[in-house]
Amino acid sequence: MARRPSNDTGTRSVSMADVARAAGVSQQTVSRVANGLPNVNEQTRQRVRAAMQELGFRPSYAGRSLRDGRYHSVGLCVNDVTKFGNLSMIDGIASAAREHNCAITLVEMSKTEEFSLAEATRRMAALPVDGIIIGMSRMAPDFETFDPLPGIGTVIVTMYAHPRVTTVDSDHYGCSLLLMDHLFELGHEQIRYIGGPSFSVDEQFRRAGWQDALERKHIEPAEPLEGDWSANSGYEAGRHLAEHDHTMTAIYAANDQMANGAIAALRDSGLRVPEDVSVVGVDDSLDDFVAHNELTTVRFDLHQRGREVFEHAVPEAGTAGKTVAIRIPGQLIVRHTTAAPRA
Amino acid sequence: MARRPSNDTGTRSVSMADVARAAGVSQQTVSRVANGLPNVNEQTRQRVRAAMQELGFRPSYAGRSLRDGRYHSVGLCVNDVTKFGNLSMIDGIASAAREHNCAITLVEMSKTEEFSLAEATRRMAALPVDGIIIGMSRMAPDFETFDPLPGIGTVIVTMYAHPRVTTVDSDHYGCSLLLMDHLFELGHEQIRYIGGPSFSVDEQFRRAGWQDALERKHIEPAEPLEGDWSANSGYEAGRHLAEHDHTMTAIYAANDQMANGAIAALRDSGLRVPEDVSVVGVDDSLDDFVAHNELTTVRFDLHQRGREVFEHAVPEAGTAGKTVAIRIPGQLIVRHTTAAPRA
DNA sequence: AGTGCTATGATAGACGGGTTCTTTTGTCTA
DNA sequence: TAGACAAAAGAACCCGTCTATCATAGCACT
Repeated sequence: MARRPSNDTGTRSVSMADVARAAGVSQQTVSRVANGLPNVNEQTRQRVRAAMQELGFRPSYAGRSLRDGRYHSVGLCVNDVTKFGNLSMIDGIASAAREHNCAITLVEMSKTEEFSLAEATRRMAALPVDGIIIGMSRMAPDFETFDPLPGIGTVIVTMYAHPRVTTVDSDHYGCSLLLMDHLFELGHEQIRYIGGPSFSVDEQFRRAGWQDALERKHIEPAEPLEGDWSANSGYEAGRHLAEHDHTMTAIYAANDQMANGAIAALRDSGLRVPEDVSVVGVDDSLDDFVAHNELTTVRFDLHQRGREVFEHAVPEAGTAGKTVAIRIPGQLIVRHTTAAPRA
Repeated sequence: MARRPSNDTGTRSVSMADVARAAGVSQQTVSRVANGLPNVNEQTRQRVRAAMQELGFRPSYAGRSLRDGRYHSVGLCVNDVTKFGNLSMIDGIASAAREHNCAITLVEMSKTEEFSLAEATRRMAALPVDGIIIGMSRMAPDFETFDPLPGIGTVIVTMYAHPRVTTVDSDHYGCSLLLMDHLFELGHEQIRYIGGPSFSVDEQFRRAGWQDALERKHIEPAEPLEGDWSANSGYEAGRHLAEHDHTMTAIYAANDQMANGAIAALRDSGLRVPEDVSVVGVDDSLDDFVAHNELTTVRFDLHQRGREVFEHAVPEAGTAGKTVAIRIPGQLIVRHTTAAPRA
């Protein structure tokens, strides 16, 4: 079989040599025109351009990458695109990437199966990427033992620090302290916690922050409740608390959706927010979905996180890769679901 | 300056030749081992594998792509990752891509600036993609005149049909008919419309569906209201309608967020939903954010759309690219915000 | 005529993986 | 011991872009 240049569609992409032949010039000259180099006669330039147009020439990404060893794309591996945390990660990184004239190569791992860093890295490394970013929203089984591939920048988005890999995340521990301090200042002490699923890394840190804040004030934390981030799960938890805990004065829900559900549950139980119970959430994610959003919450600067992630995954020459752990603080947004407790 | 093999970090990736040298064999033998081909002595195989391990060999994406003319990635261009429509598009396509063992190369265009198909195509074509997908959430100025690049599959995600490009979308016109029929069957005739921003393609079709449905029944459509997809804008519109229109019996909001806002506004105005006014939305997007979501709406099968988009952008051999326009119907979800109007 | 400049061509090589063709090595048999 | 045959390994080359030489032709200005 004749060597039909590889591409199994049968159509081969137009190369510089093709253009050169069509324009009756050397490949060298085509290169000069393509790259806007000087020393080309205006007439010749026109002729070459016309040939390019005619044939639909576009430089081969593979050839160029092979040549200069860069892909101008950064790999991003997440388990589920639609989760708020992942989405906001993609958004932040996309905008940082755009600033660097870079694309994102997105790989979605199975939404359900377990997820090893080695596996994720292996898949990403087979793609055209100048750096690897892995969103670790749940603890990977091989986190401790994981070694990044040599020769390619790797960043894990997670709160856990790693001795050999740079990790970046919003400060999911600190946000709890911000909220708890706010509640303490108002005079609250009996602060219940509605968390996300316990396998979630974000959950683990938000919860730890809540617990530590209480213990630092020598308050015994009451049993935390576990939701699944959804408003309905927040509702269930809120309902349960309204019925069984008559000493609580505040609820800290680990995200805004659950907080929103909890508020609905409290009101359905005849409790007023914030007069009877204060409620806080995290993420500042309700605005599009809820009219007159009044929830006190913490907002993260997701674009800053995106930039940090990107720039550590694809370091500029000089920013040689020292392993660091970056935690980007959130900002307390006080609205109207928090007030001083009943006297 | 010595030609430090291009990669300006100074580290060059490990090639087959490096492995071959280390293992004391030829590069071809390394290739044979790498690709699991026969005719390699077991001992040699071991030795080569050891060398690969040692040096951290991974095959070069560029080299391989150059050779076989495929990238195993599909390009996706959107203007704003976070918008519900785009997000659900990414999600659907990501899962289709995964089934084909393919990655997504994501490019985010400016969120604000105008957006031409030619420009989007030009940028995507410079990337490692086997197909190009462009999300056109607002009409591109060059839609009519646009010619797809020859030699690469191109799909535009939009409701508009195009003579030379395959377009795929959820049926944003048909969803209106579903909802209107539902309302008609309940006995509604005075159905107000709260739309998204008028530049949005989805908005244009959802609104056209509303209008056509009314006109088909010889009902004069009352002035549509324009929101910005957010719950707050739905609230404003709902407030306005509650105060100024005492004949309406139903509101069709062009997405769930605005519907949710409108419901809040109606209730704040002393109207009951659905007893006094029925409300419907589109997207079925509230579940995570609102407890006990009761909104009657239309749900789209976004994964099916993703599959269609993907498979037309990267056609299997044989599915040669005939230009088609695919509209995927939504499904009516009747919950509890719709009822027969007051007698 | 000589100098210096611009425009272009011819040729080659680097980048890394993979295929094809050829050669070497080793084993078994007549 | 020679011949047959298969396994193992090597040599060469292609994919497309870009750069680096070097050569050559043409033109202008002294």
